[in-house]
Amino acid sequence: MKMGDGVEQAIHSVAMLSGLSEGGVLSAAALAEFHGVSTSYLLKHLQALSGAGILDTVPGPKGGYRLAKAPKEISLLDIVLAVEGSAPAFRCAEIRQRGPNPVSDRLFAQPCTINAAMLKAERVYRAELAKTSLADIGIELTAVDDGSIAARGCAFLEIHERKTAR
Amino acid sequence: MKMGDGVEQAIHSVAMLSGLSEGGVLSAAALAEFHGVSTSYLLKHLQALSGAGILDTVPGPKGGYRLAKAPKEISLLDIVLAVEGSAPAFRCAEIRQRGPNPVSDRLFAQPCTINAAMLKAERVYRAELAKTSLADIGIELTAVDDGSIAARGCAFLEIHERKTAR
DNA sequence: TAATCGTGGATATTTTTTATCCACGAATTG
DNA sequence: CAATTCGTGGATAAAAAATATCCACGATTA
Repeated sequence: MKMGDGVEQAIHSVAMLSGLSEGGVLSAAALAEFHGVSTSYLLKHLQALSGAGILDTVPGPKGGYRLAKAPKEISLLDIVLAVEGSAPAFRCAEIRQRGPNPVSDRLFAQPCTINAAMLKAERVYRAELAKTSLADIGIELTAVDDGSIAARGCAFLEIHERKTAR
Repeated sequence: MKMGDGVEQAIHSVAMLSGLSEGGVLSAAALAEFHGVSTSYLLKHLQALSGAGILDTVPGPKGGYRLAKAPKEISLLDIVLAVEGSAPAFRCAEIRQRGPNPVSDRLFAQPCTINAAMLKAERVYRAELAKTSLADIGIELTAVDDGSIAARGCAFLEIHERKTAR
């Protein structure tokens, strides 16, 4: 059972956006460069996030992505589901009903207790993720050239603007 | 995030073994035929289960697999970990430290809160799976030719014995 | 002693994930 | 108003896992 790398990229991207000042946006290219990952791949997840209503997009020059709602209203679960889809990790293939001696009688068509137990654990997992919001994650900080400390998103935004200003 | 199909096969196999009468065993071939899955593939998981101390093996003719301990002592988590490995689903690649502006200073080398939150959710998930034992799952029942009801394992064991008796 | 079973490693096959590319439409800047 | 910059969405290629198979070996029991 492995979670895709896209989830980590997505969460860090959203976390960085949550540290931006009012009106600030970051382009997909900037986010990808900042994290050292493939732009086209990150783009796919950013689109999933905007499709899920977590991010807003700002088209045109100076455009990019920003949060669609308050950090407090965005949970880790929201992000995970947007990127990985909402299908449960455990999929019961009802192998009870296969083979030469299946539990085929309607009388025995009661729900698979194994499936039930696995899904319950997954509900608990999701509930835990739902408890944690972006606000709980906190803003990642970084050191700037002048020795001060700033939110990573803001710091990189400046670097990026300086570059595009040339 | 998807859990391998092997998990379902493994759990059903173990559940079936828990329904056997004292001294009874089922061969890998029987378990595979019963569930309608590939023998060689199931074998891989059965070996993982015996390696993890969940199943015992009985070599020789009339040999096979049986539980290594009481159903109450075997949790779903034990089985999942034996088959899927114990690595967490979420692997933090520390992408904070990548890109042109990494959080590299020792001062900021505090643990990644995102990773912490994801791993906590996974601990909760595993704790829930650990709560459920084979005894809680119950024995799967099936209808037999003569109209009676029997544990699926026993029923198939008889079928299998009849076949090998020829 | 012959048949049966599990062991373990090597290997092929299939599926999924990851990653990339391109043509298009929309919005903004100058 | 035109050029630039951005996101959209589908198609596609490359890489990685999962799934499935095979074979030679050792152990056990009828």
